[in-house]
Amino acid sequence: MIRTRILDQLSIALRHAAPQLNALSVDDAVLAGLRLERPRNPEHGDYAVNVSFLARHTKMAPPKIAETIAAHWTDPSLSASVVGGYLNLRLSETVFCEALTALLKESEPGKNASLLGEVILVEYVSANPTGPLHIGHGRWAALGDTLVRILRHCGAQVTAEFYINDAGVQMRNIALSVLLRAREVLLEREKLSADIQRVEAEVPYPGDYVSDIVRELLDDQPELNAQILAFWQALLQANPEGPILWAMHSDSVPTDLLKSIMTLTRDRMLSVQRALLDTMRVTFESWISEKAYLYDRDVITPSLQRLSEQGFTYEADDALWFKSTEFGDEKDRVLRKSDGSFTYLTPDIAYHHDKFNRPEGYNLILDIWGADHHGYIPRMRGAIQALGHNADQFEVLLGQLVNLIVDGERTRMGKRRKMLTLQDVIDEVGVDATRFWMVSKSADSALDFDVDLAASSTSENPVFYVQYAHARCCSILRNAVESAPNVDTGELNPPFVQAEALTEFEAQLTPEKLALLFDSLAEPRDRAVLGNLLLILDSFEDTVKDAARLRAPHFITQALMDVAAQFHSFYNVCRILTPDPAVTTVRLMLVRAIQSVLAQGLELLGVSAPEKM
RNA sequence: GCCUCAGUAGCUCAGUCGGAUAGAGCAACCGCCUUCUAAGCGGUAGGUCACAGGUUCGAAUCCUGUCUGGGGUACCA
Repeated sequence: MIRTRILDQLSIALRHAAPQLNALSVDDAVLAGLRLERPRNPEHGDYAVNVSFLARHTKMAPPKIAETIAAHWTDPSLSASVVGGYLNLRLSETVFCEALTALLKESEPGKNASLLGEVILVEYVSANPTGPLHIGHGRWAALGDTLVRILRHCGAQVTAEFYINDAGVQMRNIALSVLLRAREVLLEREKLSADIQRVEAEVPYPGDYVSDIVRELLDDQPELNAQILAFWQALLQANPEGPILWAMHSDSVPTDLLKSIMTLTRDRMLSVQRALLDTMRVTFESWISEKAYLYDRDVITPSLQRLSEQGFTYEADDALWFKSTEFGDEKDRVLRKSDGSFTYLTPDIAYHHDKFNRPEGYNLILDIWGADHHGYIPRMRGAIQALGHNADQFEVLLGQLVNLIVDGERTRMGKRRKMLTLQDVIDEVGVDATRFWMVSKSADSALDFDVDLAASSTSENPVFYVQYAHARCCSILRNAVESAPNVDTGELNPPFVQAEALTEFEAQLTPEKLALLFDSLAEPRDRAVLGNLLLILDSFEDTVKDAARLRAPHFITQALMDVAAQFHSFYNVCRILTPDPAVTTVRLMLVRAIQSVLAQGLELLGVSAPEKM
């Protein structure tokens, strides 16, 4: 990488110059402070170092410092010139060719070892199996899966995990909703009389999809069908007169019936969610059920006991509390409600306790949450500390929420009656555009997802811009080695280059052989475009590292847009396939490198890289 | 009230550790297909980086305060 090479040279020059810089001690802090940047103005060179910050250490004027360092510059391939407090560097064409050579030898561009040895557990989406995934889940899915891919590209060993929230009040609510909605379906099927209208109810989950679940359950489960029918008939017969207030009776639903509905609903919704995630190319190695993994194995109580033994719990108002205020939370939190059941927090504490104790020995527990769970962080972090774990190994990536724009109007995501689900959006917009769009903005920004815009004018979507660049590369690489019929005569033209010759050239590639790439361009402006293109390709590895370090997948989309733009630009000023096979060959090397970076970047985003469009 | 995210071109958003003249896409306007994919390229126009102080050689970036908008502030999850 060019950047590394420059930094090495800079470090050497700095050490040599140190005596004339008031005996500056060239330590890590000084080297870390030296930032290599791309100048905005191309006249300032390819890279620049701002040495102004050394003024404090050396008590010298910045231009003087720059000049002193420049005087000790030894690498002629990185020619240095001084403008004010800047050390401007212009790279020789050889350096560019070396970078391209290195890139072409890379089977997976950007792959690096910056996170080698890291063992990371990433948990995301983790929806309740009480309904279809909504647009917000789509953001976490795209964000999480992309981040996982990026972390792996940096050498980390990553496990992606989905926590199935299949215990607790919400499951009971969805089951009750199914039962309630079932009476309408039964009415349609004329097994129940119109008496049903006497039932007055607030439905916890009013979404239309509940009726769909009901129909499927009733169709597939004749036994359950009979049980539900019997339940409703009994209830209506027991109350021959007047309206039935559902709230008074929901507690008397037979436990077995409710459990069967709950289980079947859970399985149904989970499989729907999994199918969609699969469509989105979002993969989890691990699916953890709150009910099966935590409740049924009875691991909640032990972690609760451990908290108590450490003295971080107390009883008050018939409930058990966690002293989360001792860890900076604004108030203490209930662990066990006065009715004896746990709050959501309690199994979640056990879950995170378990994450820390797994044999994999994760040194980073990374959760991706929606911003609506923000206030939950201090108590979770507190619990982790209270259990004796290192809270620094626990990190929450918060994503701001998604606004769905339909007909130009902002719709809050959620379980509305006429809700647009993630599946609807995917059907309209497609996986590629959805994933690209979802990660192309910083997670810190609330995201407006305009469905009409994304669906109607797909060509405006940046993902196609990048994919088009990739397809264009592929097309050129195809055409280069194929015989094409002459437009006028219909006779077959020979290919621009022989496929074997091309393979041979690439296998024996050296920077010197690429010199023709620059030499064949007459216009300085075209050379500048080429140089810029090579610099962006070369810095792709840094982009991947930064994206991993800052958990910022949108760096990747940004970089791909950049590569695509520079390539399109180059394509318009410089023909790749020429009558001269030698020139064609070196230009094809460039195209191959671009194609390889674009393909790799799209792979990291989980977006397809079409060879034709 | 408190916590938190945001406020940058008409719109949607980048801007990494504080650096040179503020960056894209879309929308607008003017050009470019006889040639490898025009889902493309070149150009023009568009800015009080919400506001006010502060820190310093230097602030869209850091600090304080104010305003506006999103989210949170449960014995829901």
